[in-house]
Amino acid sequence: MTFTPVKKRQKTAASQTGESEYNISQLPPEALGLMANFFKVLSEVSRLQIVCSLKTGAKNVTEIIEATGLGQANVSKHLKMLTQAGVVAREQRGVCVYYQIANPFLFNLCDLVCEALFAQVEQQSQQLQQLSALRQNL
Amino acid sequence: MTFTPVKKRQKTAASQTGESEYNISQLPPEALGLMANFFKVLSEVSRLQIVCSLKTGAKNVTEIIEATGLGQANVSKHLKMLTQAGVVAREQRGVCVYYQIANPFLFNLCDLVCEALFAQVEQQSQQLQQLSALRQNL
DNA sequence: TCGTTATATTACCACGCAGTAGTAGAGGCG
DNA sequence: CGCCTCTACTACTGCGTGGTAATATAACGA
Repeated sequence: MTFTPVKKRQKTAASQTGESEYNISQLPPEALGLMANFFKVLSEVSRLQIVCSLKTGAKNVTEIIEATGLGQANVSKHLKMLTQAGVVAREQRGVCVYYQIANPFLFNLCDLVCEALFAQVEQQSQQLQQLSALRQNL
Repeated sequence: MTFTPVKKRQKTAASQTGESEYNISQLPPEALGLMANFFKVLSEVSRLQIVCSLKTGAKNVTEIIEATGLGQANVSKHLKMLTQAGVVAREQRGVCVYYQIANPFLFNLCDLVCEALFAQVEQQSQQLQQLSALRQNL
């Protein structure tokens, strides 16, 4: 749930080799597997919907179902996956189970991706406009 | 194909203000689809291997095959997907086709995820240690 | 022109997984 | 105690896709 500060950079075997301790270009396959798994969890619209619905704070399953419009069994399955991946945290209160984003860093990450994708789409549409402009001049 | 700008909040420089112009919690489903697709592209170890092999600069397909140890058809398919997603850029030079990362921002993103995941794993292992310590005292 | 190398594409199988209906279990409440 | 709500789990189906062999295409050299 509570993540240790991101920068941390304490002495691990990796940091002794010098340079940035996470050099993607020479990362062991297991580490790539972890990364791939993390991205996979975020690679489904339904799960992103769930994550987004939790941006305003913790919600129980019923509230998530209402917010997303997904089926109950489906939400439960996705929540299990999100929990196992450490993306959301689970907390039982009486009959209800509340979920919340485990690490707010996730929202920064999504914002970053969003901006990059928006810039990309914008650039593509500009290129399309230029293309159609050229076509006009034929 | 042409996407009308999602929020069209004009100020592309809004990223400078720090507060993100894209509020994930109320993003249209199409935008979530774009995000999901972006993450999906990065959710396979093979594709991450390819991306990593390109960290040191552009490579042609043969070099990528050598660097990753993947099959030729497989690499070609993944490269097509990466290209369509705008993650890598394609450039033909004679017989060879060179690929490179389209947006270096990707590496920052991967580094961020890497550090977060590392912190998470570290914390989990600590909890495991505490747990086994408790068990000893039984 | 023929042959060779480099890349892309197709067809195919196998597996994972999203969605769903039905069921199970766990707490509250009367 | 029985009933109800909330959540999790279990098949099950269909679709998407990763890996691979075989084939196609393209560019260069002899």
